[in-house]
Amino acid sequence: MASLPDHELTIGALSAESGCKVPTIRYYEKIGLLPEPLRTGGNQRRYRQSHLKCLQFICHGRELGFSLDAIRELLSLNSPSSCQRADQIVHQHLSDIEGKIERLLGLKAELSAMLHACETSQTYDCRVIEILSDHSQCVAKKH
Amino acid sequence: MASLPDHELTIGALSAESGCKVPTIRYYEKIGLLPEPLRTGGNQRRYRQSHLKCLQFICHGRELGFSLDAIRELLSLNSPSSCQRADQIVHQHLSDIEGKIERLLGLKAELSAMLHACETSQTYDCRVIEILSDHSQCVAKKH
DNA sequence: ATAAAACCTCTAGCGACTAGAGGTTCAAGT
DNA sequence: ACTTGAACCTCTAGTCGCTAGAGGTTTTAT
Repeated sequence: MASLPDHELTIGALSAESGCKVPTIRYYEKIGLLPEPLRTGGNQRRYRQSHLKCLQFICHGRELGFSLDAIRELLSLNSPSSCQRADQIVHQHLSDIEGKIERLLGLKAELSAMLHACETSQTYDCRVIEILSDHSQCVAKKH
Repeated sequence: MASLPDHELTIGALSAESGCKVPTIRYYEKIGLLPEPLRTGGNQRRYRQSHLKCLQFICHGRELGFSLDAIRELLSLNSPSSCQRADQIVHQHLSDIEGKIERLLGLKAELSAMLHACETSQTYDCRVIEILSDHSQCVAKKH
């Protein structure tokens, strides 16, 4: 069963530990985000704990919606003096998210209004189609 | 100046009227969303008002965040009996948006907490990096 | 020894465009 | 009539973050 040294993980095991899919792990390696692991004689990847930590960092960042580029930069920040830069990246991401939330709330309001118009329509016309056809009835702003 | 029949629009004019970029108009045509216009002898597109209306419908739908597939279906709905289906598409989109809002609010909370931890840290360590490294400190859920 | 599961590489596809190359047509001014 | 330059044309490839599939090899368990 435990025929691997216990500090070594197959890609499947790394996937199970991290929750990241196997093809995604290979993808992260290919784009240089995850360091290349050692290989067996048969060319299979064998990972160490350090890879698991790195991958968890990446996955956590992705769950928080950071781009792979942002994560790449965060991974490169090691010195205490980099804290400012990390802060900046997070702030930027936060304000992007706030922007998206605002926009989505606007869309939600408009869609709700459309549905309401459709429900209360006394005619046989479809208000949804009509409203979509007529831009001037809309409060949506350009992104 | 007005050397075109006034019911005909060049692609540039259509772009200006609709707010949709020229390459995007060609793209919509290519994927069959916008009907093919007539061409001049020199192979240039000449649009009619009906194209403008169609394009405005598409653009408005996109501004509201509908997928091109959803828009394609909405465009095909012409009979009054299609109102139900239109309603369904809008409802679906609305609940997608509500889901996104919820998730983004969660991310926002977490990022704010990260920044707060970083600011109030008494040590030289970067709390942002640390928190990203340690999944267990995180409340983010899988999408 | 064999069979199944897990691994490998490589390419192509998703959505909704955008950018660029390299060439043609049109409309206005002289 | 001619020239200029803006606007047009097609085509391919790139963006982001994966995902799917083909076709083959290695590992592990029986």
